[in-house]
Amino acid sequence: MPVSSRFAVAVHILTLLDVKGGRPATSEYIASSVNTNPGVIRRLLGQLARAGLTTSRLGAGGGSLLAKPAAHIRLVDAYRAVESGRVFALHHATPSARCPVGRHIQSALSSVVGRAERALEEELAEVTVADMVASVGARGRPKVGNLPRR
Amino acid sequence: MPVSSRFAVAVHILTLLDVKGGRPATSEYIASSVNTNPGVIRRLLGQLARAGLTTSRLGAGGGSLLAKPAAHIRLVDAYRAVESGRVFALHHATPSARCPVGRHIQSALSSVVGRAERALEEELAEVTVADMVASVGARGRPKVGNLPRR
DNA sequence: GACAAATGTTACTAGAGTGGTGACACAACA
DNA sequence: TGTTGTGTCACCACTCTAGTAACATTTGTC
Repeated sequence: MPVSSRFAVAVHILTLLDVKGGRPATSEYIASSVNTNPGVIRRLLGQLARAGLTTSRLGAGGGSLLAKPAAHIRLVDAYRAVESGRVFALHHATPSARCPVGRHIQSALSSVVGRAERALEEELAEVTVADMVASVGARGRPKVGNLPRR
Repeated sequence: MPVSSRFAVAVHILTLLDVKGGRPATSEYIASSVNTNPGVIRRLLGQLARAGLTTSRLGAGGGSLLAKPAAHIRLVDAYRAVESGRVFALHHATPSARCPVGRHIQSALSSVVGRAERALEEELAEVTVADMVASVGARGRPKVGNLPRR
C-alpha cells in the first residue's frame, strides 16, 4: 500500500500553528520544524486553506494561521483535506460478469470497505488539534483539549 | 494515498475458492473471473499461502484450495496477508528536535494513527469469507456465515 | 515609491510501489 | 514420457510522492 506522509505533516503544521498562538508562521519556519522543503509545506497549506482549516497573509510579515480554534479542528478534517480518503481500491478491471462471484463481489466489497474506512475516519474524528497540542506538551496556555483517549 | 487493489483481489480469490467447494481452482481460472493475468493471481496466492489461508496442489489437476473453513477466514487475515498494514506514514525525515512540536509530534501521531488503523482492522475482522460467499449469493450450500452487519 | 519578505502556483525530477507480462524450473498426474 | 499447472523471477509502463527551483504577485516598511 503506497503510504503517504501528508497526513502526518498536515497535523504537524496545524499543531505548530496553534502553538504559535496567533502569530503567523512562515512556510520556511514550518519547514524547519518539519525538516523538509518550504515548497512541500506551501503545497499542503494550500490544501488545508482550501478546506477552511488555515488562512494566510501575503507579503512581508505574512504567514499562515489557523482559521478556527484548535479545539474545533478534528484530525479527520486534516485527513480529508490532504488525502484521497480511499484506503482500498477495488479491482482495476471489472471482474467477469459470467462468474457469479465476479458479478457481485464488487458491491459486496465496497460495503465492507466503506465500513472499514468509516471506522478509521471516526477514530480520527475523536482527536482535535488542541488534543495534539496538549499531548505534545508545548504551551502552558490553557486549552480546551484533553489527552487523546485511552 | 497510494491505493492498491490487492486486498480486493485477495478477497475475490478466497470467495471463489470457497464457492468451488473443494475442487482445486487454477490460477488461469481465477484470473478469468478476476479479469487479470494468471501471474498476478499466482503472486497473490503465494502471499495467501504463506499466511496459511490457502494451499495448492502442484502438477496436472492441481490448483489452489482454502486451507481452512471459509467461516474461519476473516477479511482482516487477507488484509494482513497482502498489504503492508500501514495506512499512514510518519514524516520521511525526522522532525527538528529543537522544536517542542517537532520533538514530540511523532509519538503523539503514532498513537492516534495506531488507533485508527486498529479500528479499520477490527472492522475487517467482523467479516469472514463465508459472509462474502453468502452476500455474493453464489451457492445454496448452507454456510455458517450470515450477511455482513448493518 | 522602492525594496524586501512571503505566498501561491507551476514545472521538473528521482524514487518507490503497482500491476501486467513473459519465461522457466519443477512437481504431479495420466 | 508428455502434459498440466505451480512457484518464482525479471522486466516494463504507469502512477504517486516528495524534494527542488523558479517566478509572478501581494504586502509591509523605510
